[in-house]
Amino acid sequence: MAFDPKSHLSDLLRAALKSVAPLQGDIAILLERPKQASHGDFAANLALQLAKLMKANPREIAARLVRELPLSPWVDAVEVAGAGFINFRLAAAAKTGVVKDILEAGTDYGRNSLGNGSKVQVEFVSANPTGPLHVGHGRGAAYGASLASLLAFAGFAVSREYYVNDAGRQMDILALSCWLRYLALCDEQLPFPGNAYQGDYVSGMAQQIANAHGKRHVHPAAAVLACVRAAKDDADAHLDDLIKAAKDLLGEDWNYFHQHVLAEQLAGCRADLEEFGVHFDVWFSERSLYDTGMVDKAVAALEKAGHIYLQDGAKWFRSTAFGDEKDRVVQRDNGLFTYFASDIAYHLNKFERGFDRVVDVWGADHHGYIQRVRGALTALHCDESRLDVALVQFVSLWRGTEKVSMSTRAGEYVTLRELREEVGNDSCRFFYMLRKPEQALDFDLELAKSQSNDNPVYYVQYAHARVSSVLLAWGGDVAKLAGADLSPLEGEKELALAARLAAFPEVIADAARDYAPHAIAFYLKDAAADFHSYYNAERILVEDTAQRTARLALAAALRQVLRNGLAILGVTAPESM
RNA sequence: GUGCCCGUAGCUCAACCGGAUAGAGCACCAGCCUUCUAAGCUGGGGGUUGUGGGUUCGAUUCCCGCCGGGCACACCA
Repeated sequence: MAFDPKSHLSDLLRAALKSVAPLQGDIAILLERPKQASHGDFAANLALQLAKLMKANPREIAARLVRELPLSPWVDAVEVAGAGFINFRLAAAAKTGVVKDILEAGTDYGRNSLGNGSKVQVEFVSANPTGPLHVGHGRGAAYGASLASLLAFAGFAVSREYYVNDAGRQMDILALSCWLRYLALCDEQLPFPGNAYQGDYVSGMAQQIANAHGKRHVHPAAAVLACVRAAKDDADAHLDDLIKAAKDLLGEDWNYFHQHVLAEQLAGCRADLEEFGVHFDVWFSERSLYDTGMVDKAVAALEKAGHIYLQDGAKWFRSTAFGDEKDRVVQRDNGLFTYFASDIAYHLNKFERGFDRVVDVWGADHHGYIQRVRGALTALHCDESRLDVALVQFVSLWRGTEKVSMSTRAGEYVTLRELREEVGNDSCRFFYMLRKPEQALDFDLELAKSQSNDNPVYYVQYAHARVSSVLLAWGGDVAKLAGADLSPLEGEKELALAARLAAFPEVIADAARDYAPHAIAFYLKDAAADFHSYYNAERILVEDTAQRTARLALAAALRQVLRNGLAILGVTAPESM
């Protein structure tokens, strides 16, 4: 980077500080971009911070600092304002230099080395492969993917991972649901449990199997129900009995059903996500944790360390010793491990893989789970502070003023695919990023479907298309604009736009630090607004060659920043609209 | 009942890890296209930041109490 105004001002203040308050040399110098233009280009609250330490009037300290400030050709004016702020006005050249930086850096502009190449894993979505992804998963997908891209842009070596829950009872229930639908298709009628998977896709899979295998897997309803407890007495026991009956009657063919529904649903999830622009480096199977003995190993390690006790036939992890509100079962009295047990093994495995930082993106309903996972990691001598859990709040769907009730089990929900087909990928990705993750999201289908201007993705994309159109009309070599003389840029709107572009790296750094990709979406809206305003006030393709070239360079720089930001959000940057 | 998240303009949301006169969009009102894309721009009205205290030179931000909404409190995943 050629010249960084912020660090330059910081140097000037540091020098002044040395003579005004030599004892406070280690104080952090903070420079912020004021919201209000009348407050200059940068403001320092240094004097306010010193006031407390030195027990002196902040305005007086500010005045002394200003007096001791070294002269700089980059600074037009310095003034003391308000309670004791020091406001800087930069020379135009100090503000426009960023245009050259942007055009030279290209797709790398805004990239930083915050992560310093350290390894970070982002695990997200990880939905049970028991049915199509819905709009809630979509939010986790959009957030996780953007966060991962953001962290990569901030210098982390990022690995994107999806944890596949392919081992539990839910998969058994899905396989059973499919088989029961299959029996119905083969005219073997028996009641379908209310707590089995209801969705049409289950019947779809059953139909496939019926087409391929005919009646090979049919058993009489009476045989199925022979040893099954009634649903009205205990719905869960009823389901478990049905699963057992299915396993007994089908034998090897049970595995076929199980594998078929898993493969089918997982393929569906992958396709949905790929088409949504969400890619994973690793698909990690929960089942593999069992197959390789990692769950046994993890529980044994806890046991060896004295954190396990037996009660009522089950093995309990003493998580209360690590701040949890109650102890948790890791192995049931029937010998089966709980989901928690495999999750301990999974997290242990993550740490063993050598990540410097592990990020779990979870739905907000899992918040109670955090404490016990951290506890288990600590118990296994892992540094739990390297684990970050990003909780994403719920999405509720509305059709106008009417709330859409969703139930995964009942199979009544709007899928991510339906949403994408109605609204479009770009709008979906951007819309999801318009809210910070800890904020519940009301997704209005009517609004999203209406393709109205309410959706700011068009606003940002339109700015990109406008610049592209101007550059096309100009017809010159965009690559050569990096060498443009920028001194003709002196208009208020031009300098405001340049200042906005200069802030992009800071936006990236802050967003990465806070795991807050939504900040990029808001920034892009602001940058697009600055450009639209400029575009309407001034003509870019003017007669004067020097002025024209400088303005084209500025526009091209904006386009580059929009591209870089949109790329992180997984949104396309169209040349024309 | 306990824990976590959230209460900001009529609506949907921001606010740079304590800063200056709390900002956008939508909606409403008044203007701007024979000129590089009007999916755009310009101007206007709109606020006791849920509420009551506390810390501070300074609070939407931090702490405590209330009120309201969401979520979670399994030998389910």
